[in-house]
Amino acid sequence: MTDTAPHRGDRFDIAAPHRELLDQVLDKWSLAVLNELCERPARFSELRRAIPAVTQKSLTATLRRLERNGIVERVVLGTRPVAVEYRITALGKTLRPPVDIILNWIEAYLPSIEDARRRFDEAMDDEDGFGR
Amino acid sequence: MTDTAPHRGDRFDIAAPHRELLDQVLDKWSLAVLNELCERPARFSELRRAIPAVTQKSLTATLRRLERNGIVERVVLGTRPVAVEYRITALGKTLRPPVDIILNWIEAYLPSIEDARRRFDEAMDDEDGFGR
DNA sequence: CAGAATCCTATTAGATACTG
DNA sequence: CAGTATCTAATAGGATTCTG
Repeated sequence: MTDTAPHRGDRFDIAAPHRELLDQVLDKWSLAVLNELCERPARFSELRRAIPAVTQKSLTATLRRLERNGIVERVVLGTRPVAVEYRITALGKTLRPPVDIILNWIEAYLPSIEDARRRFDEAMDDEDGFGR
Repeated sequence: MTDTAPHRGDRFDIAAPHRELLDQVLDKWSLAVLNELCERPARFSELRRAIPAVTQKSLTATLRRLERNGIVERVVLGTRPVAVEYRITALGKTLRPPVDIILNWIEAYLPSIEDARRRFDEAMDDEDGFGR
């Protein structure tokens, strides 16, 4: 369902698999999870505590997706009170530098961008009601 | 609505503005638009032709968002049969290197990731029905 | 040409309850 | 503990129609 699933006009979009991967790896919760797992392996419940805003459902989905893409590894520890640990893989670690670079870009330019937003929003207010 | 809009459990998520910006700048169509505008300014209809899969509604929304964030600039050319040109801004250009770096990462590791997906999907087929 | 407005559907994601 | 299952609310996005 995920791969090779062009949903209509996509045959001209050569970058479609790239976009898809980008979405799967930089999606809403993946970065937070990656950030945790880059420091140390963590259990499911530890991740929930580390990322309070994520729901269990979304966390499960995020981990599955990352696991499927070979970015994280799911390790069943004991079978008694079932324990599962998530670890970043070697492949996952290669993701760190590029991600850090965008995060640094954001860090650097967020103020400029917030300025731009303010200017835009004020300009909208001025010619309010109609305009544009 | 966009900035400083914590939608419930987000008060602990210090990276929220970062995530939001990431979503606005690397979203589904933004990269395609950026890619076009980095080469040359383009008119609305040119962008539609260059990115056949985008609808007019989504393209409009994408351009507005990029404009609001100061990434692209909207220039009204003539007022007769109205002509509008979109250009990348200086701020927008700074986005190029980091984006290229992730795209290069994708280019480099997509095969490994597709392998991982295959392994994952096959493992799922094996313990089919139950398991996990 | 460059959109705005409207309608409508599909996918996402939250809340909630339950289980090996 | 580490999830699965279900239901529902919100949202994104496509198709279509209309306009300065």
